[in-house]
Amino acid sequence: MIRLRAVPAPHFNLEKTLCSGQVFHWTPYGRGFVGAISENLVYLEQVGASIRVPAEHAKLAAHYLALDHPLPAILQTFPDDPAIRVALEFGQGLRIIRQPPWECLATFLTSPLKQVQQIQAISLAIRKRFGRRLRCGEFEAFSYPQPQELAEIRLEKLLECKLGFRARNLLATAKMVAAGGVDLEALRHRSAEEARVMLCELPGVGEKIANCVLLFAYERLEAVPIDVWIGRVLNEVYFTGRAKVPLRELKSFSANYFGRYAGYAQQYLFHHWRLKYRRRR
DNA sequence: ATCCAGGATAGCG
DNA sequence: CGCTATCATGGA
Repeated sequence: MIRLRAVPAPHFNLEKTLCSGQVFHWTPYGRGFVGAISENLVYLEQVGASIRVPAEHAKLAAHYLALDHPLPAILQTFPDDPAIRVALEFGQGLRIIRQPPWECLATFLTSPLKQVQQIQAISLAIRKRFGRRLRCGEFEAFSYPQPQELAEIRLEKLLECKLGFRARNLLATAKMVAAGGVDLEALRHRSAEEARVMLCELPGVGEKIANCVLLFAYERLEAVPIDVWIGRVLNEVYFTGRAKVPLRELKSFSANYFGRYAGYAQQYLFHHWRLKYRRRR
């Protein structure tokens, strides 16, 4: 039986934070979610303006969920326009969390040309099949396999998790990281630009995935991953009527227009557009 | 059935 | 350079 402790969480929405396409393994359970933070089994539920979390992991969870981000101050730096206003209203309490770099990188390596729902299925399959089983009372979750562990897996076994052509990249990157080719912890102390270049040396990592990892794991809140949805928002809202805006123009616009926390603004736009316009096209 | 999905990359002109 | 075809799989 886990003893839950209430932790103050103002300006926070657990469901929006865990289900907005930045992290993919949290599973609805009871009134909350079960998952893992690194190798720790964690259950989370929201009650009003606080979250309930296993007492021994309260500090870990608060850091993971970025409850210390000054969210109102961050939101105030966004430009004031109709698209941002409606996205902020829609995504109230959404925070960009601090994921462990390896599992964030590995998960986004399985993301190209996949829907959020499928990325989630792949992530859970890899955890269940190759990760460590974490159990406490009624709660159960699986940790993400470490680079060394993943590097040992045969390609055919990995393919059973329905990765398709992404499996080769995940395996190759796991081997490089396991061999010390890129020190993911050391990237914390590099500039965003340097870290991006180093991440892009990994097989299967281009600028978009590198930006996802910078934003969702390394707290580089200015990094803007431009995927199909953000491309749509930018085209339809900020470049209305213009056909085929070059990607480099979208990038420079995002870096200049959305401000110091452009990555945060991007996530609100992403979440709003994906959910609101998914079914109508 | 046809098109699309939190893209990256080799190969082309 | 920039542009294009292609990659594996399941959802809409």
